[in-house]
Amino acid sequence: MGSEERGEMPARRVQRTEGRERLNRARVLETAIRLADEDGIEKLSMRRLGDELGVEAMSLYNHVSNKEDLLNGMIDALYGEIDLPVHDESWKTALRKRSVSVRAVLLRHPWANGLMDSATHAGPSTMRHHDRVLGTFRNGGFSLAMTAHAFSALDSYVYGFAKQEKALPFDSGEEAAAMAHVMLGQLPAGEYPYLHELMAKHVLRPGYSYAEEFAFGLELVLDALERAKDSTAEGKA
Amino acid sequence: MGSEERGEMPARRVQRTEGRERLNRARVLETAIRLADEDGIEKLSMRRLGDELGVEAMSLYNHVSNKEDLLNGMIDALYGEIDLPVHDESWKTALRKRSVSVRAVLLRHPWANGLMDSATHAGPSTMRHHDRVLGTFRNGGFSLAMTAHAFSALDSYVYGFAKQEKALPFDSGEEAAAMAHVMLGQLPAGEYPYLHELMAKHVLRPGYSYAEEFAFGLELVLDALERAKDSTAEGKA
DNA sequence: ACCTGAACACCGTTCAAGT
DNA sequence: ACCTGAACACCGTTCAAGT
Repeated sequence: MGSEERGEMPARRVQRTEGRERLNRARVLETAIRLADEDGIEKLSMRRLGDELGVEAMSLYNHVSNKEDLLNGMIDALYGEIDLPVHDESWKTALRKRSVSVRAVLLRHPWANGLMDSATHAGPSTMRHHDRVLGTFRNGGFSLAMTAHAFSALDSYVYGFAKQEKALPFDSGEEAAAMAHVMLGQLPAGEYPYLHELMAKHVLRPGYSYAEEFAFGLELVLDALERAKDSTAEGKA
Repeated sequence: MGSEERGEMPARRVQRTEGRERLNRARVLETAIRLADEDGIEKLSMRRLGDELGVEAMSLYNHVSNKEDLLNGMIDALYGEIDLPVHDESWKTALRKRSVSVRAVLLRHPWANGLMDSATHAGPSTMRHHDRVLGTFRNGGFSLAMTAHAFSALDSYVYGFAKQEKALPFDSGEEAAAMAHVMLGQLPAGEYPYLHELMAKHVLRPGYSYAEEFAFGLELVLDALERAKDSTAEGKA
């Protein structure tokens, strides 16, 4: 079957898929990211991705070695979206901006954070990102050991916050407030007195937004790193 | 329906499934946790879990409403494994121990962290855990607003660290060192100078262990929270 | 009340075959 | 070089049926 298709080929080749670019890895990755953003990562299958690209699922294997490779590629592409720290600012300003950018990327692509710990093979954008962060600490006067400490502490906080933020059933906005209200009603005050207090007197305040906690913790960590750096610098000087 | 069950009951009931306990939710959850620990969460299917329990997959639906409920139940069971902060110690000591316990649980069950942000419906163990952590801050002299800050910052760090730790291709031990050596060889020093430096002069040191970074960052955050608490307390007093 | 068998609508991936 | 169709070995979940 399929041999009926042969016959005379026109001298000038017809665009095989008219009006549609040929498939390539970048197009596969960006479409996969869009699908994950729109419908959630659990709905992203090779078959759905193929459909979206006007191609059979099996064609994807020409551009991606398997689904794990697809997911790793998506993560690396997201690292490309993060603003790199710039070198003509203080380490603190540069890394504050970078951290805000990381969080913005994770808000845009909520499925990504949960995938990052299984993405063992770091791609080039990921490596470049980490290299620039390390460089920012080193050029800011951090010793090598203190750079390792600082890198770990800062990124633990930043990625951890994004994770907490996602897990929270409330955030801000009206529907969230309504939901928090319902939750409060179901919460046995006797059994969980402190949760009850937090919900009743803090979370249900008019202007409440969990998102604002990010800045507090970020400043807390950056200030603490600055102090840690200075104290060891004094010790050595 | 169900009225067919009436009739004469034998005086002594026969064990229905000989030598095997009857299925119940707790047994389903603990078996699922064990399977996830042993073979990884991606291998945990309703069918495999049924097999392990000597039952068809469909029987599980009598004890769990669907797979999401199963996963939520597993997460809540893990919260039961975490040592609660004890009230007769200082907030700092109590929360240090609790944080170490959280990390230990996440090391024992590496699949759990990635699931927590999708586990929207917190179970009773989860609620109790959070309530006790909040209570520890409150009784330690933190204002309600500062408790919210502290809770967010501390747990962002703790869960974030566990996440980073899992993502890292090296940790400690001999095979890890060998792997780091290979990675270093493949790392273009010109393109990633700071990554190269960190690997060559820090990670490949004989006694290196990323795990030790946990304590540094934990102390950093706890100390910073103590300072933040005291400075607002002064402001108010 | 709890368990099962068959079925449905999906998965990721392989392989040989097509152009 | 890239794409496809058929097939394999799986999924989660439903439903009617059994005890």
